[in-house]
Amino acid sequence: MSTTGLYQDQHLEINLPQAMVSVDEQRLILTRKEFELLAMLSANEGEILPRNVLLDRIWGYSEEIRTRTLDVHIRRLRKKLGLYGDSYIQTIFGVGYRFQRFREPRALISYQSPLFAATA
Amino acid sequence: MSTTGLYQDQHLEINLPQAMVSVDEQRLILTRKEFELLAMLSANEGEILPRNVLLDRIWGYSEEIRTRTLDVHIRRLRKKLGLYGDSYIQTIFGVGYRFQRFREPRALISYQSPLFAATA
DNA sequence: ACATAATTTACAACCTTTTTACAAGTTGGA
DNA sequence: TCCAACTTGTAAAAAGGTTGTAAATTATGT
Repeated sequence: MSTTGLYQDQHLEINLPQAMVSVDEQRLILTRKEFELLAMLSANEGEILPRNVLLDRIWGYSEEIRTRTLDVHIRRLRKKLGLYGDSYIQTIFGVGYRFQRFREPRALISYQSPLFAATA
Repeated sequence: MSTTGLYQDQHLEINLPQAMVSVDEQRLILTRKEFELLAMLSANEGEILPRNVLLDRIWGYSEEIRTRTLDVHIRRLRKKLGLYGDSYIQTIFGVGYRFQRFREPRALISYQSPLFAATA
């Protein structure tokens, strides 16, 4: 996300100042928390945001508080992002989450080793 | 809305200097408060106007005042805007309202997976 | 395999908006 | 002035949306 508060790629468009998000030209209705979460993640595109940082900044929770609230909100956000939810919001196990720019899925290349080629 | 105080799209026309509003070529009779509300919203097309801002600017109410007056006026305005009322004036839950340019409703695309096509 | 972490579902509490109805206030004309 | 029509604000009920948590399930790393 740039300093203008805009993010755009092939599928997703985020306009922070106008609080508008769309996926494939389709407007998304996000709740405040969902929006804040996406805003914070996307504003730090590519960076890992630790759970405690997110819980602190968005919820004002201190480290001690044990909750699954963040996870549930991540889930709701991913769901609203539809097909691409999982690819935009990546889980860093044991650490937190990271927003990632859309990457065209790679075509899988089947490589058949000649050494193991079926002998018909 | 431009600096000329004019707004126009496929269905709605707002002329602030002349205090004229029409929907589908049909003149609309708005009360003063309704007009002020529409004027303020449309002048800030695309921007979220928080409740407290609207209540302050249009009613001179301070933050402390708890009232449903704004909501009721929004309702009356939407109603007069007819079919498009809801699409022009968007509710931002817990925040305020936003005027949005008319958007052609998306045609839904029915996609029948070949995998599940009925076999006649 | 184990312990730990994340995902997912469902639900209840809470809060906000919508809607209806009414009464008070205002305006303009007879 | 008085009336009728219109405007406006408020109350209250209904409807709707948001959020956090619990609990079961699934995934991950060692």
